[in-house]
Amino acid sequence: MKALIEYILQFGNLNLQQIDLISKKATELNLQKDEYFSEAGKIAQQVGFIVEGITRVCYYNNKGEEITKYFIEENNLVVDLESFDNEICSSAYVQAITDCKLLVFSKKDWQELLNTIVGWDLIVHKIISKALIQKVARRSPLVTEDATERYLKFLEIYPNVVNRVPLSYVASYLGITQSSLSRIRKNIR
Amino acid sequence: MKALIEYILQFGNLNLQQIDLISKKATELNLQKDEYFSEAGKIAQQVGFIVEGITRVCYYNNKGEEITKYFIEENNLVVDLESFDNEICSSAYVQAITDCKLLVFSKKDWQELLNTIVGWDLIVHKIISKALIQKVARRSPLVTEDATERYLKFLEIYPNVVNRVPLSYVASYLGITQSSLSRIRKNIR
DNA sequence: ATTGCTTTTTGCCAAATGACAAATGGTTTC
DNA sequence: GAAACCATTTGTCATTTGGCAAAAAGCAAT
Repeated sequence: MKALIEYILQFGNLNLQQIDLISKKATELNLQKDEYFSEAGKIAQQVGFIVEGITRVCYYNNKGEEITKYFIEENNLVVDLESFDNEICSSAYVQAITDCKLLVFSKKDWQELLNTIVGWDLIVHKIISKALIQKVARRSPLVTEDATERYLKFLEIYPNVVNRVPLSYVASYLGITQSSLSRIRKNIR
Repeated sequence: MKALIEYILQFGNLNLQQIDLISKKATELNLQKDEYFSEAGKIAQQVGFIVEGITRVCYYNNKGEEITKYFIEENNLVVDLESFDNEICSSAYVQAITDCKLLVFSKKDWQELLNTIVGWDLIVHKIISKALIQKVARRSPLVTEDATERYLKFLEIYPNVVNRVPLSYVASYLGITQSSLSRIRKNIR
């Protein structure tokens, strides 16, 4: 819980009462490896904060291939934003790729916090904006680089991910085949 | 000006007085083809709304190649967000790639609007969030597709751009060489 | 240690893309 | 119209990557 509070306070100030209110709404959720936090075809119902573990967002393209859109590590919010905000069916899965410990807020509680805590909406907006800008910044450069450089960038961006997730997820994140990634690894050594 | 107002009102309601206030702050700016709206190494000082024309955001990678990050068409806001918000030097150029007519707000006026109009910050946040989500949605799929499919996706996303900008910009947006793009075009016909 | 299962690596060949240079086409200027 | 200047297309060859299948390595259960 401490990690969540610290994370939030980076984006704005709250008094003790407000922090207490937020803490009370959070419930712990444990996900085992491969379990879903939210699923395609359903409407996202909760906001989570990853205390421990790694998740990924993935979807299936028109050839049925599974594509990893990005990874989400410890101390980050995880929420299928479009689905949650607009109450539309999601097109992506959010999946635990290691055992995970999360703190989650139900949609109802989240709304209540927004209505109760003055300035909470601004903090949330800041958090979301930062995450989105980060996503763009991480994803854009990948398009124009060759596979080896994409892998090197991946290592920079996610230094703590590579040894904890299957090679196939990394390959689909980079848009290359498993074999290619394997070869790239060999060449880099 | 009408287009700007309509655009804004998609994201929230404003009364006539507020709309008038916004209108008064906007000044017209004409950019010729190839002129910059904002530049790398400088701090973005204005928010713009494209009335006519197409702009692009581009940067130079570590090999000195010019990379087009994305295109911005008519009826969209154009602002180097990170630079403008955080007052840090930008790493990218925003360039007119056709003659452009913009409505611009100086940083000072923009701040004043935020302080004066209740609810304006929420509207701005919504606009920004939507634009960022769109950027992620457009950029992500490009990584995992081959060059032909990336080009087809580009045509879907920017149906009005392809005939108005140089092939080289499109190629650098797609992360391929000009020759490859030329060949892809030939094959598609 | 053996077995069965999954993940990763490798080999082989085909297809896609890059690099570079030359040819073509279009536009502007005189 | 000719010349100069671009942007685009095409040709050739080298390199990268994909597709597929087999081999090797890692891991868990017995």
